[in-house]
Amino acid sequence: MIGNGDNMNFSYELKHVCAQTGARYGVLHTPHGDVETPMFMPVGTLATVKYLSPEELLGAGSGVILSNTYHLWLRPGPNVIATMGGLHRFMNYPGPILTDSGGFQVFSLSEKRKITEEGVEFRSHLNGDRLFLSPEKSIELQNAFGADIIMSFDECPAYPSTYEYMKQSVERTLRWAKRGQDAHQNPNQALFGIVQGGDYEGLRSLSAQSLAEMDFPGYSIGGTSVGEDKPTMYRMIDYSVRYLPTNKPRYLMGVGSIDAILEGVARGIDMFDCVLPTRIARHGALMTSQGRVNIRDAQYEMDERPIDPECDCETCKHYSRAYLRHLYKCEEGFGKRLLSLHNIRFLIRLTEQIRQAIQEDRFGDFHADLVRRYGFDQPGSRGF
RNA sequence: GGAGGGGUAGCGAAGUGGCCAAACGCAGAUGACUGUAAAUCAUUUCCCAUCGGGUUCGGCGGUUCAAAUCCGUCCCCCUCCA
Repeated sequence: MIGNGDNMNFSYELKHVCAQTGARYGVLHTPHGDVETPMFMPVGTLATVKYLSPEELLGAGSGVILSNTYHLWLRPGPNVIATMGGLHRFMNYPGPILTDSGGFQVFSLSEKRKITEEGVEFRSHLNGDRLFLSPEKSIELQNAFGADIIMSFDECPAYPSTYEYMKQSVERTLRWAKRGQDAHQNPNQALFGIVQGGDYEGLRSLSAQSLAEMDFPGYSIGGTSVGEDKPTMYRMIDYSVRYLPTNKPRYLMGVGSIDAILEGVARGIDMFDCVLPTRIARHGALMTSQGRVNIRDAQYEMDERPIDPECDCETCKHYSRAYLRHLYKCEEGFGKRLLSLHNIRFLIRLTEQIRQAIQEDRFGDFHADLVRRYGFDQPGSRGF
């Protein structure tokens, strides 16, 4: 069996734990290079981070980027990607790539689905085709795509779910993880197990401990950012992390708001991914050191300042809010590109600062400063 | 000069006696977006205001319990004929 915790082509090196907090600084060694953690991974569902070129992503300091098994399965299909030399060559991204298993799509975009022990039957969102995804099928697809890091096929249950439902779901997802592990054959791909269990500590610990016993090269925390409030999410993270081995990376799936990244890092999370920065950028919302900026707002009509005076991204170096607002209102693609680039760079730079702070044993102070700056501790704050 | 059509909120456009402060689209304003079915979604745009009230449908004058809707008249626009 290949793809277990001793995978020779992939490893995690824990370099330093912040003396103030449980935050970890580490390095992920992958077949496509080493990347430092904690890190933020931009999402490129369809083998493209919408509007951004790989060159721009790398310029913004990207390490790992994501793509999606379900979407690539439907288009262009595994044969095309495999024939074209795998995902890296196909999309011309030289760095590490991670693919999600498709589990999330099955549970997020198909209301009529049938879950059985074997897998999930559901409908294509494109044409209604009857589809069937199983742990083995997901691995087979991900093997064909060739990402450096791949995910177990899991169920991402709704929040809230009853304890009874969550229990049987968690147990089945564990069995699926084992099946995926058995099916996985590519030594250049690290298969992560995914912790589920909602906000039930007993189920989170069952999930995490069982996965840890299976010895994966990394562990994902799933089932978060599905409608629960922030304190609940943080509790879910606590319930999961405390049962995971310290010598393997922890990936908090689908989390990318500033406050949640900070809280995750404080709890020992190493990897984050999220569509948030790119999606809200396309919709005109920017993450800045001063707080959130909606570039469409009339107050920026003649504002010659950059989005964020503290930002070093190409957008902030060269373009005014007034121009970006103009592009946004005219629905110009160039505007979406510039705004996406800024938000991506903002989060990546945030993680650079986080890594620095951890290495200097001051992440607690760094975190507290940002909480104060953004008012995350103020009543009514939703974070962002 | 003759015949016909038309003037509705920032623009376009429904409505042709009461359920109309007036559909809908655009434009404007504000907010949202968390393992991407997302260039999407929500709210809002006559005036004052919390309920609620006050002024609107080219102008003026009528009919009616009630008019954007019916009548008279005036102004303006478009098409065709001379």
